[in-house]
Order: sequence, then C-alpha cells, then structure tokens
Amino acid sequence: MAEPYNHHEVEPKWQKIWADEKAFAATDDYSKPKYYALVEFPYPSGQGLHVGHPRPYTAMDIVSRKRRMQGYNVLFPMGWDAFGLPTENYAIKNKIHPKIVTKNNVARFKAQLQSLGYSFDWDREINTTDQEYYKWTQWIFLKLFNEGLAYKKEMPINWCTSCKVGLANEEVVNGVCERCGSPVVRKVKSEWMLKITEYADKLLEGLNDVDYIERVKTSQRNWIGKSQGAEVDFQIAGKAEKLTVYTTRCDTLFGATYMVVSPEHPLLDKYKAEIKNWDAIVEYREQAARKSDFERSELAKDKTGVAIDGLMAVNPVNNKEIPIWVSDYVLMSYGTGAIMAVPAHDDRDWEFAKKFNLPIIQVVAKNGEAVDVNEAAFTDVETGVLINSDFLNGLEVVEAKKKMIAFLEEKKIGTAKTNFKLRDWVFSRQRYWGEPIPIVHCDKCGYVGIPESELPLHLPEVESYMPTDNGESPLAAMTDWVNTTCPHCGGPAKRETDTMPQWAGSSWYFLRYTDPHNENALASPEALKYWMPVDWYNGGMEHTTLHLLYSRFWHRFLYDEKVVPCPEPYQKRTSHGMILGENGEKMSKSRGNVINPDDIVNDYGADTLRTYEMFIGAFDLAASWSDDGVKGCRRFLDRVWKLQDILVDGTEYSADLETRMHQTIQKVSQDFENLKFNTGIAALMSLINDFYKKNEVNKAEYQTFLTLLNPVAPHMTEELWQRAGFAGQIYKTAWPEFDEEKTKEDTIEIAVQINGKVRAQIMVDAEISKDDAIAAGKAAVADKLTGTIVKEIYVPGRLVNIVQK
RNA sequence: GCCGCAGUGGCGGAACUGGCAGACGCACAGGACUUAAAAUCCUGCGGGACUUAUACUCCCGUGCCGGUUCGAUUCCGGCCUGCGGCACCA
Repeated sequence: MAEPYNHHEVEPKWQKIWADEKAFAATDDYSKPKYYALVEFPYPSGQGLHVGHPRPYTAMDIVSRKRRMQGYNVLFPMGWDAFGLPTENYAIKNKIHPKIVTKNNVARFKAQLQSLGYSFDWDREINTTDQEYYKWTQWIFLKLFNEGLAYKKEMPINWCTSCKVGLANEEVVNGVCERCGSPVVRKVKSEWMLKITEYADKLLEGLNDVDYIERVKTSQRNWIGKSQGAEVDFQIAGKAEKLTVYTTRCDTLFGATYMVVSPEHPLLDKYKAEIKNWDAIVEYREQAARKSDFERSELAKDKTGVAIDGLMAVNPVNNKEIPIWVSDYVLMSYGTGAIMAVPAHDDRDWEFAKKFNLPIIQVVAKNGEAVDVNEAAFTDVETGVLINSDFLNGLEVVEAKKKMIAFLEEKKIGTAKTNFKLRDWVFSRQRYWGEPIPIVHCDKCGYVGIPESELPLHLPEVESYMPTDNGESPLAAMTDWVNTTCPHCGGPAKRETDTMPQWAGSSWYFLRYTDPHNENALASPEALKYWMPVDWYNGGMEHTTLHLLYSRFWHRFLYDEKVVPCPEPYQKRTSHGMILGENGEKMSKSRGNVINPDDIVNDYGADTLRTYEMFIGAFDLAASWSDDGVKGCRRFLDRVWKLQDILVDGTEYSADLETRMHQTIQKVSQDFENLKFNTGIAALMSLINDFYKKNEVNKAEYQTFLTLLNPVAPHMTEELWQRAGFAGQIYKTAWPEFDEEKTKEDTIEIAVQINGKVRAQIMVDAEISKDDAIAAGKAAVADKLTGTIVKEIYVPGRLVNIVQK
C-alpha cells in the first residue's frame, strides 16, 4: 500500500527541481518549430493572487506543456504590469515608495505563481517599471511623436474627482471612474493624445486575418464603429454660409423637415446678431454644459431643444426652407455636430418631432405593406422602397443611397463620407507612478522629443506622490528636474510632467519577452522574426476594447515602422469566464465570499486547484466556486495516487483496454486544444474508473495515463513517474499518439427505434451493413411491429429507425 | 433600445455535422469496513403510471408557444427570463 499523497512534500520538491534545471526555458534554437503561448501579465496588486488568475494561467500552462511534449520550442513567459494607481495610492497612504510597494507585491505574486507549478520561463520575466523596460516604452512613444501620431491638445477630458487624473473614454464606465467608482467630470486640460483614429481602418481590416473568438471581434468592430454615409451641405437661407451634416441615410433627404445643431456648434456664435432668441439659446447651452455626457444620455428619453429664431436652412434637393433647432441629442464630437432630421425614418428625430410638433414626411414605404409614420418611425432598410422622392421613387434603400450620393457629388453639394466612433486615445496622466513622457517644451521650438541617447528618461525621486488639486502631476513640483535645455536650440525648456497611462507598458510587452535583456533594441529582429506573432493569447473580455485594441494599434504602427515583422501581434485570441463566489456573485471583500488560492494550495495542493479550475465548467463561461467540487478533484487525484497499488507489468495496452486507451488519448488531445478541459478531465476520470473496475492497470496504460494528466497535475504525475521507474522525467517525454483505427470498437450497441422512439438496444458488428442492421433491428422489436412499415433508416453506428403506420 | 451569450436532474455541467438526453463530478440514500466516527470501497439516484415488490413495459421530460423532420437540447418563426457589452454615433 502506498502511503497517502502528501502534496506538502511532493509539490515543492518538483518545483525546486524544475527551477534548478531550468526545465521550461525557451531556447534560442531558431531551427526548431516555435510556439508562443501568452497570458495577460497581472497587475501585482496588494491583495495578492485571486482565484480568478489561475484559470487562464492553468489553461495556457496545459497548452504549453502539451506543446513541449509535442516537440515545440515553447515560449510561455510571465511578467508584471506594475505601473498604476493602486500602488501609488497605497504608497501615498502608507508613505512607502511605490518602488518598494511594487517590489513587495511582485515578490508575493511570484511566490504564489511558483507555488502553482506553472511552466513559465522565469528567465524572461519582465517588469514595466524597470528602467531597462520603460526605456523602450518611451522609445516607441518618441517614434509615435516623430510620426505625428502623438500630439498635445487642449481639450475637455474626463476628470476623476477622486484619483485626480484624466481618463480615456474607455476608462469611464456609466459616468464614473472605472477604477475607483467616483464621479467623472469634464475638465479642460492640455493632454497628450495618440492618433489611434488614423489606424481605425487598419485595425478593422486586421481582424479579418486573425483567429479571435467571434465576440471579441464583434466588440472591437462595435468599438471602432465604422459607418458609411455622406456629408451634405445645406445652405443657410440668405447667407453665404453652409451647414454641413453627416448622414447614413442620404436616401431620405426629401423627408428632412428640420435641422438640429449641437449646443456647442460654432454656427451659433457666428450668427449671434441675427438670432432673435439669443437669450434662450444661451440659456439652453448653459444647461447642456452643466450636464456631463453621462447625464445627457441618461436623460435620453426626454428630448429637449430650442428653435433658432432668425435662421432657416434650405433643403438642397427641393429648395424648401426648414427650421434649425439646437438640441443636445446631437453631439459635437461625432460627425459634423449637425444633422438633418428625418422624423419619418429615424427614431430620435421622430420623438423630437412629436414633442415639438414638427412635420413628418414619409419618403420610404414598406415593401408591400402599409406603415403609418405618425405612429412610429419606419427605419427598416431591408424592406424600404422610396416614395415622395422625385428621382428616387421606386428604388430600394441601398440603390437610392447610391443614386443620391452620385447626385450630390455631381451637384457639388455633398460627398460620400466614412465616420468612426473611435476617438483618439488620451495618453496623459497627472500622476507619479508611470513612465515619464520623454518630451520637453521650449518656447521657441515648441514640443521637442528628447534624443534617443538620453533614454531612459528616469522617473525622479520626489518627496510627495500626492497629485495636486490644480491637476498637475507631482513631478511638476520638481523644478530641478523640470527645468532643462531644449535638445533642439539649447535654450531653456521645461520637461513634460505628465506620465503615461498604465496601458502604455502593456501595449508591447509581448515583444520584449522574445528578447528581454537586449540593450540595443526593444528586441532583436531575429528574435521577433522567429517568435512573432503570438500563437495563442488568452485574456479577459474586459480588455477587449482597451488593452487589446491599444496593443494592436502600437503593433501595427511598429509594423509600419518596420520594427516588427508582422502586422497583427496575436494570431489567436480566446477569453476565459470569471470565477464567482460560492453564492454566484462576484468575489469581493464586502460580500465576504473571497477564496484565497494560498489556502487551497495549502489544504489540497496546487494540482488539486489546477484540476478543479479546469474541471469547474466551460472555460469561456462564468463559474461559481464550490468547496465540495474542490474536494471531488482531490479525491480523483488520490485515486490516481493509489493506482500504484494495482500496478502490474506490461509493455503494451491490455487487449480489453486498448480501444479505451486510444479513445482517451484522442479525446484528451482534442479537448485540451479546444479549451474543453472539463470534458478532457472527465475522460481521464472515466478511464481511471475502468482501471479500478478491472482492479489492475499495466505499466503501458499507466505511463500513458500519467502523461495525459501531466499538463493538468504536473507535480503528482512527475512523482509517480519517478516511483514507477520510467525513464527520465515526465515533462520531457513525448505526448502519447493514438491510432485512429484503434479508437473504433469491433462491436457496438445501437438503438432500435420505432417512429423515432427507442424500443430496444442491440449489439452489432461495427461494420454491419445497412440491410443486416435493419434486419437485426426488426428482429429485436418484432412483437411491436404491428403496422405497415413505410420507411427504414439506418444511421451507421447509431441507430435503426423503423417507421410504421 | 441595439448587439452578444446563456436557460438541460437536488447542484456544477456532458451530448460529434439533426440520431439512444443527463457523460464526468458533487450532494443525497442504502450497504461493507470500524467499538464508533472520519476516510475509503460497493450499489442506487430526472419525474410518473402499472406492479405486493422487483423485473418488464408504457407515458412525460432540455425556459414557453408553434413549425420543419422518420427523428429536434441541436434547425426555423414568435415570445419569456438571466448575464455581459454598447448606448441619442445621425
């Protein structure tokens, strides 16, 4: 009898051996086939590892271990996305340098990850806060700056009242700060921006060439928000000025009964003198300005607005004069800040027209059916046919659009136009714990990038990390550091005191792993050529519109700069579901349902935690934690351990298990590839049940079983491998092969149905002919065949169905 | 409102491309071992009818209503519920 499994001994033993022999280091032997598996590197928070972390890490660890066994040179790295606000806030509160806080947190995270036995190549560990690392973050920023893709702009930004920092649009969720939940207000500041909009089309098209799960592609497409339409000029009656609008429905131009400009539209100030109700307009504008973007959309249900008294516009296709209104349902930040309103065919315009009693003219009819546009707007493009529209009458919407654009372009009153929802990326943060922006401002030369030779631009030591109420970064108080000379003219200049957002370091980290210690380049061209693109990247859905889009943007830019060899950084992207508390709610301190992975590792072992998190359910769906489920997985591993007691000699699979062995290898191999770890593990549980049913497992079967389980439970399988006296170490062994022919049973059980209902089970030869199968089936249910047989169906290997009347 | 995902036993979840619904695990019940308990092992486990009971047999059952089909958890149409994302983007 083997003694009970002691994970306290076995797990540290093998972790030390793997570390000492650098078992999982990727080699620089570029002649081998490579595989680059990547998980999102964590932010080393003060709370330590969450049970959510091991889910994606274990999944990709399984893939990596399997790939190594299949002969690949695998790069499976880990690092730290360590710049960021929580560290800085903790530093402020506890008066400890963020560098120290980071160091401590990283040490804890690393120890926790190592206790889980991941096959990371720790020689390639990186940290975004290391100067050798952020040197290259700054280097990329300078390149963006030199190409005109980084620019400074005075603009209203999202200002978090608590973090005292500007946020990107992506970081504002429901009007509050994504991180701290405090209200976000508008504040005008001069900010560094990155022109991600210039890459909107490339980022959209790039999605066609990669293997991302569909919902990630969809979210990225929605976020980029490409829309194709036209800009149309409306003459202002009696003036030289034209009012340009953007529309995706230029086919409905004959139905435009009024226009709307946003409250910030420059037209208003320009014609101040002519506008008779100027006071009312100013009043409305002030009201709108007081609302945040969030409130403006919150109040979406109730439309507000003021008609401009004194200005009319002329519809260019029929020369009718129509009124111009001011309303905050039109946004200055999209299109031209002005629209033509077609209440008959747009829900928002319809609502507005109803509220203010404006005319509704129908110009699109439903194909074959009556619609009453006084009841609701008719917006369906598929079935619409144009009416009341002169030269467009009778055309379908798509055709009408084309014809209208041709008409507008010919008359020079409009042009086809594409718009994006994507905004430029607000890149400044008024904080200390981030990469300094390597720019100086000189009164003579303007903004000048510092020379590459001066990189890295070090983050200086400051006395206080407190951000200031006037919105300046703590660095602004460092006059010695701020005052410098202009690299261009040598005159006095001031350094930029804003730092980069946390997204900067994570926008290119996967490149650094390929050659992490390179002092002359972010990575060597050879390393990049060999390792890139990342073959498989798994990460959270919450990063789809932030990190994933940002990093694709930087990578595409670096490709255009000929720094990297491929246009897209990630060949395949998958996403895991969240791990929820036992009550089905998100784990949080306040709910009191947090599970600490250290406790599980201590009580049950790393292999149990790994097995459990893979067995918990479909990988891409959320799953609730269950302590009983953990125990069940430990019970399974104990049964694996006790196979030692029924182990017998044997160099080949025993005859009665041969088919099962081949089937299991096939099932596990496929399931691990397709992120179906739960069913892969279930197949191994089934197989072990067969061993116990027989009360015997031979060495050949045992060896295969351990190898299949190794990626999931690496410690125990390594130990059992050694105890069984198998050659070498299990992690170096080859992944088991299966023979497709041998997965097939000789005799199979098939169902016999009458009219689609199962009436009997029969054993037949797997190769049985259709006629024989039907004959056997009929014989089995002869007493129930009372009617006239009208049809006989045989589905090979499945069933016979007799249809009778 | 729009887009996406999901809804299957007491629970987590399986089910290839339309082919025997409930694999595997948990919980539970009964039994073995034990002075006893835990652990472990064995057996059972969707609901119902028939039956003294078992076996047998039959009926119902994958959110709801309908359709296609010899056959539907799977396909189609129409809903309901939950989760996630976007949200006046013209």
